[in-house]
Amino acid sequence: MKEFDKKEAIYDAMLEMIAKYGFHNSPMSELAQKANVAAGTIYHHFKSKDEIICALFVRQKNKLNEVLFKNDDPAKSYKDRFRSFYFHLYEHFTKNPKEFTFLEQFVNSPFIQKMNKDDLHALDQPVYDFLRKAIFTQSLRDLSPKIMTALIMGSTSAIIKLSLSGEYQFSPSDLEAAFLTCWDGIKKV
Amino acid sequence: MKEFDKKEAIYDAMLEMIAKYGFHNSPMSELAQKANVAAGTIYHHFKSKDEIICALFVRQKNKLNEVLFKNDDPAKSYKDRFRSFYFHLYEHFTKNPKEFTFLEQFVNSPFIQKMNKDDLHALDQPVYDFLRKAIFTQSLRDLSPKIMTALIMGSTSAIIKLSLSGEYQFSPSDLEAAFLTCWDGIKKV
Amino acid sequence: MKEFDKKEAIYDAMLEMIAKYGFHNSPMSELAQKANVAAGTIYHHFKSKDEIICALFVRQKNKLNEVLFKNDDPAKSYKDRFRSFYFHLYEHFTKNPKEFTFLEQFVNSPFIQKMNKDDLHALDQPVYDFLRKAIFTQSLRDLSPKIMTALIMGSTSAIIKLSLSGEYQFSPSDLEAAFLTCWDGIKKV
Amino acid sequence: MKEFDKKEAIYDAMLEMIAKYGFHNSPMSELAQKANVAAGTIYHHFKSKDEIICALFVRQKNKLNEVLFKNDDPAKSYKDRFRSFYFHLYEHFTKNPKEFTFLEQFVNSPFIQKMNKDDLHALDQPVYDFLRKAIFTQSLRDLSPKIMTALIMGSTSAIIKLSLSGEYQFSPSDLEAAFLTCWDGIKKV
DNA sequence: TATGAATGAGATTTCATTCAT
DNA sequence: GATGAATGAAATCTCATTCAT
Repeated sequence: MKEFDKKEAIYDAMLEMIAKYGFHNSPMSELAQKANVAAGTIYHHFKSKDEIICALFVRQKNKLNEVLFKNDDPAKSYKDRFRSFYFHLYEHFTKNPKEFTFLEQFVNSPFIQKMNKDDLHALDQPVYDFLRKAIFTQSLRDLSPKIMTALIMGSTSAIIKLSLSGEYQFSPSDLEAAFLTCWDGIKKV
Repeated sequence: MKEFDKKEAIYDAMLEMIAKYGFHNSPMSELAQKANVAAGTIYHHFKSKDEIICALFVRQKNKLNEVLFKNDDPAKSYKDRFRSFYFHLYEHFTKNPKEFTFLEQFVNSPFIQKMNKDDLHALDQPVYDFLRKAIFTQSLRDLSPKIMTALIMGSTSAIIKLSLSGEYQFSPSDLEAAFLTCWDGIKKV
Repeated sequence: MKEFDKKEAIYDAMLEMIAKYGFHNSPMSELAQKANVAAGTIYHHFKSKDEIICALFVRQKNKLNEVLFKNDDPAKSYKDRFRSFYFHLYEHFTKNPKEFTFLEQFVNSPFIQKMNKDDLHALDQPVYDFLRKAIFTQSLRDLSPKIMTALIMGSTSAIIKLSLSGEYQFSPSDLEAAFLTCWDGIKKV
Repeated sequence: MKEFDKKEAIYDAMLEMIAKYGFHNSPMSELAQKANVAAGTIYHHFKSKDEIICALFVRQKNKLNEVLFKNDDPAKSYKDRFRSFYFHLYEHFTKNPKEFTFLEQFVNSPFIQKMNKDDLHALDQPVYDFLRKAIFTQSLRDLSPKIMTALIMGSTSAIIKLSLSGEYQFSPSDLEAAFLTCWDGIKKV
């Protein structure tokens, strides 16, 4: 097995455990078992448990950016492009709840403060750029891209969280309504 | 010191620790020190660490409802009343960041799943009720109150998080713009 | 069992282990067993393994000073007093080889550099003072007390080490000769 | 790189690490790094970590004997020859503190007991022989060569240790006085 | 009720050594 | 012989919880 595979196995196992059990209750011994490696091997690839968790966050954020922009078509209207992001995000995370749960746990924990500010910013750059252009071309309300990102991602995450919790079953028309509520708020009037 | 005071001291100490260091890295021994009680005393008031954390969540949610509805005036328009909620929330949490950070950490962690569904629902009831009435009276878009709560609280939380992170300094007009973005999305057209 | 007893039990167990097996090969788990306490109890009294070792050194140095000056009689000549020290030291350490072996291991290891310089100096103060007075009264050669302490303690330790190693069996006259060799070197001519 | 070079590189790296950090805190992985060899390579040349340490001791003792007797001139008086040894030793070790620190650590640790008695004796033979002849020719006090070696090496080591610790700055006259103190003790009266 | 020393299971991490390449 | 990723036993240390006072 190549180094690449082991690191990936460690990432996958950690993602699953943290999503299920949280940072605590995710001991390294079980991580080793789930990743099918020896405990010591983990420390050959990472300096500490915290380092794994932070590196995993970066990995997942990059994966997320790939997902978001996979089928983006700059020829389309901003509304259509945004709509595509919205539904992609929803679909991806409802199909991969572990990724969502991990990311939300991470950004709401003290871990996020251990991250380098510039690195964090770079991970959000693709989204910022998209929104900046949309604002510049008068497609979106004149608002700081940071605030707009917060508003959009905040409400979208809440929708996904509600869906994953099982508290509410989203029909396609529910989702469309949620999307429009968001869009009507941010669009240029 | 009365029993009441000790419980409160324990709650306050736990809130501060978890906000700063997370659920892990908040050992009971330090909790005892910060709350100025003996380790054993904590176990006279609570069965376990988990119980403290869950009870603390309930305490903070109730406090939050009090804050939200403190100055609500049903005679006013729904827009004004909602505006008041929005600004109250922002002010309260930017002045009490520990409370916000704790709540966000809790609801995004596996702890939330240990809570009784009905209890959870009851804690959100005041907000649901307000929104349900607003929808019924055609002040707000026709959307499930659950979805609407998610959209509103999600975007509001994101704004507060952005502000607390220090990444963006909100001016009064920024906050007004954020409020309007939210309102324009949810209002009945 | 009182706190005092547990700390002492830990010290005694550590002394024995290190003397026999060295700093490495003296695991905390065995220390707990030998001291008849739980592993966690050790950390109730000490911050770390290193702290125990350093505190143990201080304890042993103080014990040693007590031994050295126990029967000192300032009315006697410096030669007689020094002779008494020499034989006391030899007897004490040949009867308590663990104490000797621990001290020698410690002062020759990197641990000694972790100690505070002033604390170290204070532990040697009684011996310095004795020698300073002896030099001042022209009983001993005019030499810095630090150098003289080094010369005396170095040769004495070497004699004890030789004796403990079993490589050489000291007769009373051997010891007397060793003492005189030392004395003839340091006395004022 | 020849096998010879690798072994030497391993020895040098181990010497430095142990002098700085002690036997514990000198892991094989770092040894490999410092010696610029792979971890596995070390095990082609040595059976175990302990074997390296013991072999290193033998290497350093032999080096030391070379240094001691490098410029010995049997035509000179025993006092002059001994004086030469004394100053050579001091100079060599103050210039190569790692060698001194390693040797002192080794002989004061349980490692010394793992060594073969005869091998150990052989390493000290040159010094024993010199002293035996000096005693036989009535240049030195009539004392067992073992005791005399202990007295001399013990006090000399203590002087070097004091100098290396930085606690005392030796002037040439300090060193001369220390030498004379030793010589006056051992010389035949 | 209150205390805080004591517990011991279990957490994270280290490290000497092996072995497939 | 040389490599260095992998191993897993064992090391240090943590911490929720208990219990004698």
